[in-house]
Amino acid sequence: MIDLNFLRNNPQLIQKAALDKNIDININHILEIDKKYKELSISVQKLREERNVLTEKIKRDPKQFDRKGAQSLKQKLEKEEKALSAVWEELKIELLKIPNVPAVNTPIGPNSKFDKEIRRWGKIPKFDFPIKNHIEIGKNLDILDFVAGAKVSGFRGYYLKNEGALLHWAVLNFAFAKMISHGFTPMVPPTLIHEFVLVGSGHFPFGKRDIYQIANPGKLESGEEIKNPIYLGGTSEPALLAYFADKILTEKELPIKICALTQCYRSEVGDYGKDVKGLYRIHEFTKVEQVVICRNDLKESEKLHQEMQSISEEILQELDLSYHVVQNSTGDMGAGKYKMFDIETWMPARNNYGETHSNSNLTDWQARRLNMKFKDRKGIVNYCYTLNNTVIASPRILIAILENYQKADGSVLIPKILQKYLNIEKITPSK
RNA sequence: GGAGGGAUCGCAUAGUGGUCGAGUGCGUACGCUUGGAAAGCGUAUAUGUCCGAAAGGAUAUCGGGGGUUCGAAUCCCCCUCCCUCCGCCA
Repeated sequence: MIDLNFLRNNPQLIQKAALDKNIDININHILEIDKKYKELSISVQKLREERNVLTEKIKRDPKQFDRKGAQSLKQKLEKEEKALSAVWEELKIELLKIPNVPAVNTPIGPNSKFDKEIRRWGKIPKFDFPIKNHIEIGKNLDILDFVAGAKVSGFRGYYLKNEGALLHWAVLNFAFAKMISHGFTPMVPPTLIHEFVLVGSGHFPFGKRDIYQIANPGKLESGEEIKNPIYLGGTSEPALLAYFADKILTEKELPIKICALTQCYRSEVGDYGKDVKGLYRIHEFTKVEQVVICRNDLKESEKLHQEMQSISEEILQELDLSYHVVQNSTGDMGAGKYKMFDIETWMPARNNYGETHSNSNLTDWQARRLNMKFKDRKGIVNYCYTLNNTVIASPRILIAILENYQKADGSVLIPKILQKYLNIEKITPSK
């Protein structure tokens, strides 16, 4: 959500942001609705004032009760109030689509091809034998089963087994412990969440079809009515943020740093043809996420954004995986984002980097939707700023681990930092 | 799943049609007091919107939505959530 006054004063800026971000809004149309809304709200307020004065009079002197006059005023007010709430509903739909204005140095372009590489880390490994992709590796080592996965869960289903299952939890536990060592508060948030949570985070109304809806409005087979839909979170970020919804925090409490390790669910309906094989694009995965809530101070938020970035990079470095960092272009960054960096980790069988992390600064865009504020030292109430970043998502990161750590004999070494979690140094095919 | 009870200002509570945006206690902030602290005393302690240069004023909000009424925290209906007892259960 955007500040209404900012919208009124900077319509061109927002129209340009929408254009750059591929969001279909017409600012002039929105301003027209807004004008209507403002006029109506002033007239409603005046009518209410009239009513209150009249009510006061009746209270003081009930004998002077002008029933007819009072009733007609009431009717007039009711009519205007209805019109006002209708206009507000109309305006709200538009306001929820208004994007955040991206940082000035953001690469402008319609999609990820316009992302800008910032830096590279690590050596891209050279292999003196024909390499396998993670699907073959997983099958040979008996740690991955897509056939059974599809049978039991459908398209994009999978099983991890043996060392595959251990490696999954090892990398997640390692990442979770890392966050705690960096002072983040661990949480276990709900993954079943209400609509307002997803509207608040900005995943709605844009990405509605990417989210699984558990309870559909309408009727169950039993005939029972379902009133409020429930959704399966695609990330823990919305539930972590919504913990602070409708709160006024104190400046002392900030910045709030929290993390969670949760199962994540994504319908991927828009991506039927994409990455159809393997662990890259799946409906269900597990992720450690970091979320920071801070003051409405752009410099401070940029600093925290960098801190979050370096934690994620530290994890990849300790896993000794080669990666590069890109700054996302306007068309690739989502409506609410002010600035966004992705980390793409080297995946040998793709002979390319694959996205594994996404780090975003949303300034006050989410906080406005979630009504998340703080009181500063002067006692002034402001909206907070919010940031979020992937710490690690598995099993996607297993693609990089399995493919980068594979050996000629078909075995896969376990990254040093993870060995203590599995009590083994490598996975061998002889089973 | 069955039966009953509840949701009020950070917390606890008072409040059954106008005197209630809302009392009291705790907490918090500031001041007085003190060698310093505690206690004590005093003052303050919501948020949104609108009008206004400001001072200030208006308006809305007592879980959410709708209704009755000139007027609703208070009465009625629906929803959500919480609690107690019974049943089931990792």
